[in-house]
Amino acid sequence: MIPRRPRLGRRFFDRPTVTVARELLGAHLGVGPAGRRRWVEIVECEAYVADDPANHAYRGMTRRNRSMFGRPGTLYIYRIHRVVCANAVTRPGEAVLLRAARPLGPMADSTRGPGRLARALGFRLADDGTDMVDSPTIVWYGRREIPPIVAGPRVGIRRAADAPLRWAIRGSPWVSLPRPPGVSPRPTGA
DNA sequence: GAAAAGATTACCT
DNA sequence: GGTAATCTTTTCC
Repeated sequence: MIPRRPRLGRRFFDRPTVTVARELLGAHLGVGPAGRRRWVEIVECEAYVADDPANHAYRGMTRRNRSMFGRPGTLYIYRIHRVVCANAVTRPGEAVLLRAARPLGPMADSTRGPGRLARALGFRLADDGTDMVDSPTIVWYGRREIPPIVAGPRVGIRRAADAPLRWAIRGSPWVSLPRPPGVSPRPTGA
């Protein structure tokens, strides 16, 4: 008997960021009005934690990162070059960057990479600060099974570049580049 | 007020 | 492999 996917609430996000990041692998995210909602399964994410020089909130609250200090489950959207990226806020000043996902249903757009994923889901900078726990247009459902995961260093950062705070579902072809060990398109084993 | 720096991506050789 | 695009926020006069 297949267990039902639990709707993710405040208590899910109000936990250590590393725990939330790992447990979001395999979770389902739906964005958009009911009926036209786009669904994905998260396959890769990164944690940005306290005392982390790569964290946008490392130097405290600013105009850009103010939503990182919102309630657990707040959506933090930021712009980088010409794209936006999406994060789930956990505890004040910490968040999980959504890096890649497997499209579910009729999703034409690419969901590999944080910029493409955010765009495919229709996220805009104006969505920054949305409370995803109580939103009519953003819905999270937890995973039913624990997927095999691999860890690696985060992508595209200069500071704290070695911290293994990136996780992905092992073997998933939807993981972004550069691929961490164990998620090659043709898995070497097990 | 000016300058630099990106949690990226697309396109080049 | 490398670099340009592109624009907001942050940081530094």
